[in-house]
Amino acid sequence: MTGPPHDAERVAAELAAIPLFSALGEEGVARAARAGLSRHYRPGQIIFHQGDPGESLYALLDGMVKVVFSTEQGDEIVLNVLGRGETFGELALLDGSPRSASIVAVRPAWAFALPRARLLELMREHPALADEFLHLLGGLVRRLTEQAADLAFLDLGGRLAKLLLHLAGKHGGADGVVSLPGLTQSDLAALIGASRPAVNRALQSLVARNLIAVEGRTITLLDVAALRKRGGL
Amino acid sequence: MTGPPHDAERVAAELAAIPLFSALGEEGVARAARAGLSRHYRPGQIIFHQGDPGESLYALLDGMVKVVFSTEQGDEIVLNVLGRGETFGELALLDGSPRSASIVAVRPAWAFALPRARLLELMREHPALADEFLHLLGGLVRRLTEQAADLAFLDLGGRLAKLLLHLAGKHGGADGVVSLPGLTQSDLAALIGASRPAVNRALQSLVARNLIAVEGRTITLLDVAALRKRGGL
DNA sequence: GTCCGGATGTGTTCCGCATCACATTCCGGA
DNA sequence: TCCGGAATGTGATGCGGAACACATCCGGAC
Repeated sequence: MTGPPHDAERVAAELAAIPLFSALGEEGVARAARAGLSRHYRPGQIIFHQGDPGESLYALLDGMVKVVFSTEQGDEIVLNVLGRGETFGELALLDGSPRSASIVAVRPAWAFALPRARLLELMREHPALADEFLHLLGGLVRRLTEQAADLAFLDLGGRLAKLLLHLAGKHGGADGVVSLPGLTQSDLAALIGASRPAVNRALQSLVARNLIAVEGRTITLLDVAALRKRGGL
Repeated sequence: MTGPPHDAERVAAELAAIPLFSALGEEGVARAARAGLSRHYRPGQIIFHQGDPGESLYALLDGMVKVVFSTEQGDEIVLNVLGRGETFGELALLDGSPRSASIVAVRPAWAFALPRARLLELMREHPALADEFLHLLGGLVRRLTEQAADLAFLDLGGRLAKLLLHLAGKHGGADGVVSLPGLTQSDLAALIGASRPAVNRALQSLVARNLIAVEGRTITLLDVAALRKRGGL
């Protein structure tokens, strides 16, 4: 699983496209790539578990993963879905505390892990990296705040509309086509804090009003303006 | 409003009791106190507005404030209630982005504002301060995550029970007495994303089962174990 | 092709809580 | 002291969505 030496170059090529690491410059990116390890994961595999000790920051070089928060009772909420170029496990760097969520691959994934100590070294030498990291955290806090507000104020249909717009922006094509292999309706339900049957019905309702089209796991946004309105934007 | 020079000593005395600043040592705390300004606010006054440019980190030296997030439609959710020794406005330091929430005094408050540039200077000289700040952010992210999960999984009664336990821990006496002048039932409702009448009825229900006692705005927790169970702990 | 397990589509029932509409009590200011 | 506005307590109604229960459907293993 651990990447052989020549992998470092391929890792560096991917890291260079990620804002957080590109701040390091060409030389720094190469050093970062050598300072960590990359692994491949199959769909359904768990990259790390909620509660595990957290000692690394991860960057998703390719594929897709979901961020899952579970309660002791076994209920699950999906906090986010990450694609190529996004990072996770940031909290490990803030304090040494255990992972607050699990990361599960939803399709074949290639992830790069950089140990806390290595990252801190890099930050000392490249203040721009620290800056980028703080930006990252700012975005994280804002997103979580918005998510809480959405749960409080929007109904299921509104949250679903907003979710589809977000997914289209992050993982979709230019024409509103969102292809989501590996993401089931159960996942969508867990993303907006709803039951799976309710999500199904909400999707049907959007289809009936010609706001979206669904075929298999590909969703096409037909009326972005109406969806934005439905989502309170 | 701006503190006259001799105030810096009183500010320093308060800052020394705050983990974030105590990391600076006696000398550093004194410098920090001189680098910012403190002001007093009356109940209902707004310390800063959501959407304002954010250029300072605040420390609440005394009193109590609420963190309010508003939608364009005018709906409000109270993200947190802060007491003496807590900080707010952290996001201003991460990026230069506008305030993501408003801060409103719920009782007479004394707050200290430290400009971003000053704080960054201090951080450069005192790495321990940066460490503490990252801890702070970690706690913030964790709390927001939990809040989202609670909205998704707990019913109104559960969220209320959990809220009361939290408030008792932060602002209450040792014996489970939580005195909350300035905090109305509407505020409690906005803290858990519920309507005001529903909160009233939920409180009555807890009283009827002898889990709490209410007199005016003082709530006494009578059966902490049962409350914890009700809140899913 | 044949199975089988998981994902998807629907119907039915029921309950929590938002919403509206008041009565009542509390409190600060003139 | 009285007054007025805000904060509380309660009732009645309606609806969204959870929970449960199935009937397909689809895709991969063999």
